[in-house]
Amino acid sequence: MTPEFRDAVYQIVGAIPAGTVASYGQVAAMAGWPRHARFVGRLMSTLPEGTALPWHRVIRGDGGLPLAGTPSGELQVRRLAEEGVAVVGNRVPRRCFWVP
DNA sequence: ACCCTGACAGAAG
DNA sequence: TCTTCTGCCAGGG
Repeated sequence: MTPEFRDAVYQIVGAIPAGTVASYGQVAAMAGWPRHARFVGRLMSTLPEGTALPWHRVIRGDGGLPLAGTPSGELQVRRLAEEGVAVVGNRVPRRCFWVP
């Protein structure tokens, strides 16, 4: 876990366009740390509450929402919906994934 | 050093 | 599709 990695992740997450989502693995790979999806997850989990980062656009590779059932999960679904990302059956369709 | 944990991922049945 | 099973790899106890 290096500061470089952290910064890279923050930058990438901040670059995810509204209306699309990216997976943890995708972000990790783009940050130059393949196979470190879990680290991205850890970073997301340690973000301050009022953060400006669009963390809600980072989800699981299979489209599943990791925070389902929790208050944060509700917020995530609400925000995604506002951006036009359909969440059906607690899941986001593949076509909504960010394609750099 | 050993074991368990985790906002994960991909393959297999 | 959905469920289960493995692999992943740095942190912390």
